[in-house]
Amino acid sequence: MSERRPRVRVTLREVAEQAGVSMMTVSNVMNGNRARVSPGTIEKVQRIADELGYVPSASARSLATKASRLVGLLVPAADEDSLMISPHTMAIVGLIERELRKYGYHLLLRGVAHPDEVAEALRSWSLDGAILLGFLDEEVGNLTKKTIGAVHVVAIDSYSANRLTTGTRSDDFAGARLAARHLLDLGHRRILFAGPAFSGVGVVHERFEGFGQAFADAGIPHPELVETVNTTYAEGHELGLVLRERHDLTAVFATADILAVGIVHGLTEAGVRVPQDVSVVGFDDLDLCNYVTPKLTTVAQDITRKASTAVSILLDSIEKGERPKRPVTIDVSLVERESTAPVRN
Amino acid sequence: MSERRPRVRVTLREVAEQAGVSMMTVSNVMNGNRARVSPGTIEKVQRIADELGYVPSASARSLATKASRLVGLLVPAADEDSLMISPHTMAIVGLIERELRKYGYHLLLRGVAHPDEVAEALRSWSLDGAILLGFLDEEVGNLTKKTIGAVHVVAIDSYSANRLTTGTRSDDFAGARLAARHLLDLGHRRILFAGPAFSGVGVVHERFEGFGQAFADAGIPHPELVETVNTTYAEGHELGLVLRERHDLTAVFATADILAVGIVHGLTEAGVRVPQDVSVVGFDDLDLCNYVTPKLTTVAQDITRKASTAVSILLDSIEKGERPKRPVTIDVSLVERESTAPVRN
DNA sequence: GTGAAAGCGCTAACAT
DNA sequence: ATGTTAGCGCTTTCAC
Repeated sequence: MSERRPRVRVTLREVAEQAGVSMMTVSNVMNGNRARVSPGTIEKVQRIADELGYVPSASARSLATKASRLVGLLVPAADEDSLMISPHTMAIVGLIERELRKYGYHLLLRGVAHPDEVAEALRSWSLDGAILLGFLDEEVGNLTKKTIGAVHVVAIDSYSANRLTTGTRSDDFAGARLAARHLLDLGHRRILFAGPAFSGVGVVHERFEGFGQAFADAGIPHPELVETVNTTYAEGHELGLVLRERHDLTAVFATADILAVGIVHGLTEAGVRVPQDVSVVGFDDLDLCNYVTPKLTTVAQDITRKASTAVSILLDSIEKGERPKRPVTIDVSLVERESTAPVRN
Repeated sequence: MSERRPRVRVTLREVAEQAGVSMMTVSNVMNGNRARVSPGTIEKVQRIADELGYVPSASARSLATKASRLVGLLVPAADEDSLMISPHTMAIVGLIERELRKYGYHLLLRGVAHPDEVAEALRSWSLDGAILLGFLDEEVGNLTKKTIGAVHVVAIDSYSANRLTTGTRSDDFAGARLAARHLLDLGHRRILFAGPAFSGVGVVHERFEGFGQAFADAGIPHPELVETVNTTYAEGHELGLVLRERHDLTAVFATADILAVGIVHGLTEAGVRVPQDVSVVGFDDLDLCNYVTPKLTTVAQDITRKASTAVSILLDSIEKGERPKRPVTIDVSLVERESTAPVRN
């Protein structure tokens, strides 16, 4: 008379029937509500569940509880490109996954081609929360209560004033200031700022301001040496090739290591020696810095910290409804390697 | 008398009520079952849904249909580490996400610390499918119908005979053979194979066999020059430092670019010139190869192809129940750069 | 072309 | 300590 149980999926009901208890009891056991069930029953239910290979259905649970233990990681992505163009972004993705897993959350990784997709991505899976990585401040700023609904959101590297997305970022201002001061201390005066186009708010803007601040600190007039380039090796390389023809300079601060490495190589190919003729400082402290020649002096971001802090802000927000009023700034430091040297007389 | 609708979530029912039609009609409209609904109704329902900001609940749908349009990407991860240690792995993750999104699937990224977690990870979210990336052949081989249930699985870079996980991999044998032949053609004879420990099956084993094959092809006795090192820059560097003391060799084939770069640097620091004294060939063709000095000669894997093929195998399996009997092998090619040169007399 | 009923697997809120 | 009753939001029959 024993019913042939379906091979498809073991349900709570089946476990309950086999164990001769109610579904609720099994549910309580599975969820560790050990206070509500007698030790004997716990053991029995546990055993039967294991035997049957019971795995709870996340969708059913999520439908019933309106929570999912799912966090979305949203990354901008042109439709054609793979997402995560930068090594820096890639590294953070991995760190976030680990951190979330530690707390029993799962990660939904999602490339977002059009800003409108954010709302859909956020709500369709009833995400408990989401982390925005690498979006423009403007895009982050445009997020409203309406679009994100009940989802808790944290933005990484955003300077948007949006209260809904308060998150973490490195101290970009201090980092650039450190870099420029280092160069200034070495006697450099004609220093180029190389980075992507920027507006009045955002990571690059901060770095630009910090860069200028170092000059002000030293009471030195700020040379208006700026080159706008995308953050890629290729564009850096191209720039490096013509840099000496275009400007009379002795040092370069690039807003990213990749860019800096490209510049160094361009310079080298053009017959300009680094650091003897021109010093170069990057930003990020990718592994890459140690692999190139000369090893790159750079501003180190503590991405492990940045990622784990972002996650803990998010989880506090989800679980306790608390969140910092202001974004959390992660300290940076200068790592001196071989691409900088005193200016030549 | 108009009911205040909850701010929490717009449901199908609400849209139906507002539109004065049944839930089913709305459902049909939302799912593009346009044949079953009159044009006028379609337009009306669509408009109201947009106004209300309706977003379907993925959990509810998934619960009802037993499908989720969710694919898991499983990557091994020691509990302490971030996952995705290698740049190669990181790049593939991004490519897979893009490919899945193109077909309307979502990606659940999951680090797996203990093999047992695979089953749980696979089934709890009623994943339609999963991609295994970077697991040992042994772990892949151990997967049974019981543990993976109804989930379609594809393994990348696996040489396991497991029919349940048939996937894609680069032609590791041919790649190593290409590398060795290149070195042989340059006149090298004492060539070291540097890579991680391996058993009788798997990526590294294939590369080792391909390496040996090139010697056989040329009718040259195979020198038993092997060093076992983990695939990291640090271990490569360490090895490079002592290589010349330990072996009388003129060339090295490393099973990964990262490793090769470390070796080159170790060699250089020890006063051995690359490629004048020793030639080095890597494997993967990471961007990194172009950033180091000398630029690294290597075997290029077509990871874009590897990723997109893996996805299309998976989706065919999910949607049509068809899958290749044998793993799909992706062609590789040799990229000659600056780290190899003719052997010196 | 459209609707009503039933149920996917689970849990919250009450019973007992 | 354990069971019962109602849904969560959607889709799948099967009617009309």
